[in-house]
Amino acid sequence: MNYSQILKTCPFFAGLADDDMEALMGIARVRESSRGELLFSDGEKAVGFFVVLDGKVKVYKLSPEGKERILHIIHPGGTFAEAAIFADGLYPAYAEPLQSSKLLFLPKEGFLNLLMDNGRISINMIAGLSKFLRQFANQIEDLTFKDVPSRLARYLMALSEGVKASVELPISKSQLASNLGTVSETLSRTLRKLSEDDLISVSGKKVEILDFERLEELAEKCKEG
Amino acid sequence: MNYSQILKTCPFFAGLADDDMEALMGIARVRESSRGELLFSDGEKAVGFFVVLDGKVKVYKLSPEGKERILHIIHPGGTFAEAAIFADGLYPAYAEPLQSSKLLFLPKEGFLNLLMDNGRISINMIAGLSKFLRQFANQIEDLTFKDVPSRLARYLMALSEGVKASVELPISKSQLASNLGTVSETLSRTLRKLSEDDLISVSGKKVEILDFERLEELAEKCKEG
DNA sequence: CCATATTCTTGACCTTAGTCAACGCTTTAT
DNA sequence: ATAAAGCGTTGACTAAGGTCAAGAATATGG
Repeated sequence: MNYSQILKTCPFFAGLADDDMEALMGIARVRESSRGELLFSDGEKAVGFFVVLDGKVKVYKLSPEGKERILHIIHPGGTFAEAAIFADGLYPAYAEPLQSSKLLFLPKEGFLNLLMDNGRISINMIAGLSKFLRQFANQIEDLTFKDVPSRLARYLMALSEGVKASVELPISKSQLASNLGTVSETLSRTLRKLSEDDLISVSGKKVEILDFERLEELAEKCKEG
Repeated sequence: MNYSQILKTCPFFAGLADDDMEALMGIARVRESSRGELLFSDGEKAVGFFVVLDGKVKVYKLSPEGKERILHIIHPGGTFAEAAIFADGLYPAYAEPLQSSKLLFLPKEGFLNLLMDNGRISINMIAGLSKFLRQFANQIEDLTFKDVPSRLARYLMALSEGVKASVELPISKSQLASNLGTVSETLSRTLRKLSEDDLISVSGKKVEILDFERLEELAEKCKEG
């Protein structure tokens, strides 16, 4: 069972020397978790963070009424809750797998010690957090500047990497809605509108991009633009 | 010229040993900049990051129509663009002082070298980024879960630190509006509404908090809650 | 101290998108 | 097979808040 292979593909551990990797694996624990099993709760004391080896995990907040807002969906190679072990020492949200997943757990204690004398790991961590920060800034920008069709268009463009004409939604439509900061009804209507305008065609989770040009345009466009 | 004093108050560099601080100051350059002078632009190559020693700097994005969205206002002790030197190496937004400001510039090269062999500095930086991340996550939460009155209430509560009955807005109302993710007209109306409800009383930049209880309540409240 | 520019306020209007409710479709369990 | 549960779609309604336009207040500079 050589997880190092998987880890090498993960930006968090990229560029680490073999012995650093050894040290990391020394403190890590593998954990299997199944769909819907709560990994941690908002406000809980943070005892470590996770790397997704296999599966998918959603990180979300709950409004007092119990409505959920997905902050992030983590795919294999991604990390989550790494910020929690520094900030105030509490998990900032809820986390649960969307399907049976294999996770790597890195305990806070050991990891901090490792950081102290390994600049490479530190810098990688800093880089990872920076990217995150960037992404959040974009999300905030989106929420204030762009309307739902733009956000959806942007999402689809990202998913297609600007080339693939046919993409498969990696998550359910209600989850996507939550991720885009809207609700499933609005997403449904928006998908239909884009279809009627011949920008895309939808069938189940499969989305065909018919007009890159105009979809790109829509993604860039701002409210009242 | 002992800027270390100011830096010690800044979360980013808090808890550094004196010699670490020396090392940092060794690579830093002081820079004075006046109101409206562009420090860097969205998409420009990042050559380093900044600490505000004195004054105020706004970090903002422009929509294609030229409308500005303030992502952050940095006060003395705060840092900005630190994420840029890791992520893609490009500045992610525009930055310009709101008034004549004294800045500390930390060049990318030297700073990264420093991080490489000083775990203490690294960990502090990581903690700083984590806090930021937390704050952004909260902002996203706010934008999706809370309406304008709640966001304003929350802002005022934070400003008053839960005790001071009278606070002075540190920025103009249009800037505050942008910061809260709305426009000046709506902010104006909201301030008036809260005044009419005897929650606060406003006169210029001075805001009197009349009813902590209900303001707190409003801050916690969610859309349709 | 007046003139010009900014910022703030207010009113009227309109669009976006969220809520509620109902129903069809698919999947899983008994 | 049928019930039950979950997801997706659609329609009708509503409200929050953005836009436009105009005027008041405040600040800035010659």
